Amino acid sequence: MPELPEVEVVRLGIADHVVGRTITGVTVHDVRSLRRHLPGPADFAHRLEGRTVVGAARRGKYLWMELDQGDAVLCHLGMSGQFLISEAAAPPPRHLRIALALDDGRELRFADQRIFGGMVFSEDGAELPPEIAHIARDPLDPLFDPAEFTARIRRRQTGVKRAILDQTLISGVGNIYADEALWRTPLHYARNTRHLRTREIEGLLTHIGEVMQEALEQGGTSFDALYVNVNGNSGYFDRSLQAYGQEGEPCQRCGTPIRRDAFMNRSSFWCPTCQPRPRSGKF
DNA sequence: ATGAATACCTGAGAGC
DNA sequence: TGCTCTCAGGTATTCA
Repeated sequence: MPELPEVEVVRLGIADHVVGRTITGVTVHDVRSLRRHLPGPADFAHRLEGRTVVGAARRGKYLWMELDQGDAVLCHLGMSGQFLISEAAAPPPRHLRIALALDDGRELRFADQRIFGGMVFSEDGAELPPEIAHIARDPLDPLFDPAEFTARIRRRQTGVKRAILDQTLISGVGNIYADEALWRTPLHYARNTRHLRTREIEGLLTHIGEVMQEALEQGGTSFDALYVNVNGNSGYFDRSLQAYGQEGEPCQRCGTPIRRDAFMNRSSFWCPTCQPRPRSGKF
């Protein structure tokens, strides 16, 4: 379940191992991973071959390889995407979907069990791929504007968790870190965005940033030189989660058992004491 | 314009 | 053992 910190780890790995390399060949094992590249796999391969990767960038959960001449390869890991760096002769991983051969005898391999992720060639996308122009800046972006976020979330009339999962308001937050940040603040996931106090929004932003920074620090230092494994298991999962997945476990603040609700086709974990459910529409 | 619902996917695990 | 069902959830698209 890669969210922003996991994707940032991938970006660092690509920056280390792929930037400076030229793509010498493209093998598309499953066209579904190119769903967003409408011209098809042959066009994708043609546009990448011979191009040099000059940078690795990220916004929220999207990352892209900057190519020479200003184009880019835009990538999303979806739920299960992984990038791996391997010797070209190494046995392929399970669920290998796309392989980019590099000029150093290695391959950048994209494996994705569930195919929610994928790649697309982005023309003139090196600075910011036009395909993700609608994605908001993420909380680790120096140009992220808390005042603008506060104004925009207040204009919404929806639950606060729904809002922070909306990548056009703030990007990079997924279900797990949403629950963690809401627990820390603390706020119930259904609190109405329109009636949040400034202090509560500020607290929420602070905790989103902290959760992500901590996850990055714990997971971002552990990738192997030859194996950019980025399946989302940052290590943060096992040790530090205080809400997500903790149903029935005592809240680490007050001891009340953590509850789980079905919400937005997924689960929300929350402490009924620290994060009381709003009575109705207001609050 | 905005919020809500749905389609896209595979595999692990539960239940029978 | 083997079948069906449920669940995991980010995003684009469609609908209200």
